[in-house]
Amino acid sequence: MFNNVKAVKRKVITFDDDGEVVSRPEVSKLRGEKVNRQPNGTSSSKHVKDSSADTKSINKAQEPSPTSTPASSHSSSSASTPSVNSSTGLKEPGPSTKKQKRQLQYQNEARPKKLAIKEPTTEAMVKKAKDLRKHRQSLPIYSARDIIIKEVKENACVVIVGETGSGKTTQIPQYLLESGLAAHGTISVTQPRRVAAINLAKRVAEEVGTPIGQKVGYSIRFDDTSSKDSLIKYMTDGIMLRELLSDRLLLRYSVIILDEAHERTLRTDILFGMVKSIQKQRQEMIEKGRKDIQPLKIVIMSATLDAEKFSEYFYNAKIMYISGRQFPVKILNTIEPQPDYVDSALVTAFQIHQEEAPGDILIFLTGQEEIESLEKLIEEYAVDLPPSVGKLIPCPIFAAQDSATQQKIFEPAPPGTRKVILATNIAETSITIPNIRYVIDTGCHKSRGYNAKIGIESLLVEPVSKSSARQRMGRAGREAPGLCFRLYTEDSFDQLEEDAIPEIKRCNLESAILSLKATGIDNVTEFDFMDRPSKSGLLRSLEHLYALEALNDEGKLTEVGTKMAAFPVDPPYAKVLLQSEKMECTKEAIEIISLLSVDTIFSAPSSKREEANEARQKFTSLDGDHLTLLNTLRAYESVKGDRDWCRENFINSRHMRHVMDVRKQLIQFCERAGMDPKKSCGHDLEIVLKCFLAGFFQNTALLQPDGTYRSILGGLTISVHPSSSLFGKKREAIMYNELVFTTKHYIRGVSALESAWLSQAAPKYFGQRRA
DNA sequence: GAGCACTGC
Repeated sequence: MFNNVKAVKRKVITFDDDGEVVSRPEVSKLRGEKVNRQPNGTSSSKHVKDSSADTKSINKAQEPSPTSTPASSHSSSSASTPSVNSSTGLKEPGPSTKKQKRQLQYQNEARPKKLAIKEPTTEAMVKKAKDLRKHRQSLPIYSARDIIIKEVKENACVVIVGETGSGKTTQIPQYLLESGLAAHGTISVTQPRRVAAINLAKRVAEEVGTPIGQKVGYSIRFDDTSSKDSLIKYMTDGIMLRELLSDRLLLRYSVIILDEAHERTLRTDILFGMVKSIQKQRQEMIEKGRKDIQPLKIVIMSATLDAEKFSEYFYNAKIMYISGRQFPVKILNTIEPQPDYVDSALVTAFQIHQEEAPGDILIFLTGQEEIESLEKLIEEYAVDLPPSVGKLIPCPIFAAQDSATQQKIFEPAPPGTRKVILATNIAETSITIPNIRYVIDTGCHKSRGYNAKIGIESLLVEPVSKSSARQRMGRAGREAPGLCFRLYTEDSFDQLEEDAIPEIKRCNLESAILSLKATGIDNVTEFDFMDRPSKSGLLRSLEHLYALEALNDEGKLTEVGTKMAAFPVDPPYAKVLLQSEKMECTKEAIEIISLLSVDTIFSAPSSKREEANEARQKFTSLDGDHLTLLNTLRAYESVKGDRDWCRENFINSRHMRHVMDVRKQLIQFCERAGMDPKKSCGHDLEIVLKCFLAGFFQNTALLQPDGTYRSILGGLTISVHPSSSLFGKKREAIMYNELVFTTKHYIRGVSALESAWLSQAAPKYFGQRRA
């Protein structure tokens, strides 16, 4: 069915419900067809320009979906206009200086003004809460209030499905509070993301009418506003897992609400099993006559309709459906598959810009590279829009940006212009951008994978799931009716998986297993997983934990393992911390681990890559990334974290502040473990690298005669990532923190070592092999 | 020889 793909010279982008069938693997095959997109976008621009003599038509057909309304205001403006390109006036880009100036102008025009925040008085808060009561009563969920309370009171577990905008996450905890369910313990609401926990708590505190941290609080890493008096507590799932280590029956809670259950993150999946077992244990204790124990209520909240699985897992719990408040979004699929979806997104964005009513455009892409290349293309073409048509302003957003750049997407477009947001998955759940009326969905994302058999992580472009595609579509209908342009056929949509594979089935499980063991669950293979991870994945993780001496021959947690589980870092790093006490370099170990806890402290906008690389030279250590990071931290401290210094040196100050938070926390944890966090090795930094080998001796490679590196255990040919300070350098032996397959097996966090160190670090593995 | 989506303690 793909034979004709190459023949599809996409001169016209036609949206309809009639198209080629694209099955899952073939989407990536299609995608894999290399389109040589040069940095300045010339190859693609030419392509579009060439096509400008043809007709492009948007043939708007409606997907028979519950979200689309026949009477949508868009239907009239639709099928008739087959005329985009001639009016687009697409031309070859002008001189780049001109364009930079224009771009700069925009940046200067719209700087956000900081609002002065006044601390409200309690009186004012009570009044605000009264005003909010009306709003609360107007929410769709309000009519279900009494039945929700009744069900939760009568049942141990309840599953609630609520569409976006139903208000379930803010209202249900309050209903349960008002009904007296917090009398014997706090109502906890877990979230997969920190910002959500904060914002929800703030909102609900306002509605309840008390300052944050009193009746309503939140608890996330580095920031706990909850108090003993908190009746409702929003928290990240990671915090809940931490609390389990010290309170195995979660006795301070009367109700646990697991929100966003459909996302199936590793941590919520672990929590499912944990709370289910805790509920049972508490019930058994009550039945044995323990008067001091209260029963635990479990509420699962999900946004996807398919909640049967949750219900089955929680003893066939009743499912309640709450409708949401979303505007209709009309879906338009392409008739033909789009081999180069970046180019198709470009054309579609201009079609929308010239034909459709005001409202911003959101384009979902897979990564920084795609985003930046499309940004350039849009800038080039937008220059040549006829004066009658307003400007089209590209706004990139992805996780690796510094926060000042990220904030820019929230600035409203100047009058008469239209923003086009170029986003990764970050805009699917993590960030809600206002004023979006149009979504362009490429149908792809980058997805972390894990091959348990060989223990290698990957990061590859894959088709999204149906629920992901629906989630993306929904982003167009938050404030008004919208349009969603899918750059794939309706048939290919039909062939997408219903839901993404739960994270627990495609990730490294070491950390999760160590947590389970530390909370007293010894037999992890028998743990009540909602979705069972593969046997080989479990075995591999158990083996690695054994190699790190966290488990003994019987698979039981050792003393070392118990200590490791206490640290809020992945097991190999925890091992490094423990080792650092013996090697007297705890200060340096804490610092380097903190630095490695963010993606990267170096910011590298592709436009200024050369400058950024040059700035980095100042900190570069010949021994590799670990000591380079340490040098950078020293320099950062010597200027007291000055923001301007960060900018000049291409250091991401947001990430750097996070590093400082982690360091502070690790210092506390080390003190708690009876270690001296100030113990330093001074200038003898070689010892730090040896210390890291205690956790990463399995991640080592030797230089081959042909100049490549080969991993010592596994014999894999691996490449040093270009962001590493050892990129292009040839050293006898190296150690790395991370290996991810993308286009190659790339390693990151790389340092040089002497092969003689290996037998000292792990005699069991290297003792005989090389002396 | 050239590049990492997202989230959490």
